[in-house]
Amino acid sequence: MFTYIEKIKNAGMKFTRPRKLVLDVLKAAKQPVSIKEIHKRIRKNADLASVYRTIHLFEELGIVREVPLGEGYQRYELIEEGRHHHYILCVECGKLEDIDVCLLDRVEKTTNYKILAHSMEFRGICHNCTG
Amino acid sequence: MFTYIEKIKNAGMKFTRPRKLVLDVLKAAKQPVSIKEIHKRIRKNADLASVYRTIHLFEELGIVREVPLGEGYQRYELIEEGRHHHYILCVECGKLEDIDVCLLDRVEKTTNYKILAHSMEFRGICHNCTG
DNA sequence: GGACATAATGCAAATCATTTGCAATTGACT
DNA sequence: AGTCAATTGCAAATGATTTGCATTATGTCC
Repeated sequence: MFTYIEKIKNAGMKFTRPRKLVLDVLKAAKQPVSIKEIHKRIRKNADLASVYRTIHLFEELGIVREVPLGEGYQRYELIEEGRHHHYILCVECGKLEDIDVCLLDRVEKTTNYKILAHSMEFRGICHNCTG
Repeated sequence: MFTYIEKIKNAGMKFTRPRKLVLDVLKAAKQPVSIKEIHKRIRKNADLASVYRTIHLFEELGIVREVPLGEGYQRYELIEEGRHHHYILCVECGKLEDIDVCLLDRVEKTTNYKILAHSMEFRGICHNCTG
């Protein structure tokens, strides 16, 4: 398999400073991050527009996936080899937990689609906040 | 159970012309519709801002749910008694199909969250468009 | 290592979805 | 029909995202 950098170069694109910075933030992030988050962490070293452009490129190259948590903006996470996440967000305290469920294979088989992306995210109130 | 109109009135809210129009569009829709779609269908009879306000009210009252299809805006559909949908969208031809899978119960049990909303939508390329 | 060609950047302005303030209107109730 | 608060329409504000374009920087070739 290819490294993230190889994916970029194989596509005939340059591995530029903003792209490296965004990739570093994504690698360091423990959770899906928003564009604003990413930009905040690299402040004056890359323009907001470049963060958007970079994330879109990364999506096309299969480096990153969208995580729609219904917050009014998107979050993104690196796609790891043979592994991906789904989340449950507590709307009270903002806690984000990983849940270990996925129906991707089943849906791909039954629908006969070539599936490019999927979302399976949950919003609710966690045990602490319900109490 | 309550009708949609009862839900509105029980909440102490008025069943106004714009609210009736939006409800009618949702009832007539065979698929989740965007705010823009809804507004287009009721043109001069209700303002765009009212459509937004109505949809938000309907969400709070449990009349409508968000369907995030990764199109850059939201779509909405009526919540039917004891039944809900998940979709797969073909990004080539725009076809939207209902898929019969859901993990809601399982996730609610294993996470111990009170789940308020969830998404489980797929994007891909359908058999026709794959060639 | 330097020069070249072109992809990519930064910046500012544009666009698109959504929200909000407020005066005018309209349902619900008597 | 009359009252009154809730709701609307309109226009302006906001926030996220995109775009045009002159400038800059990367990868390549020598």
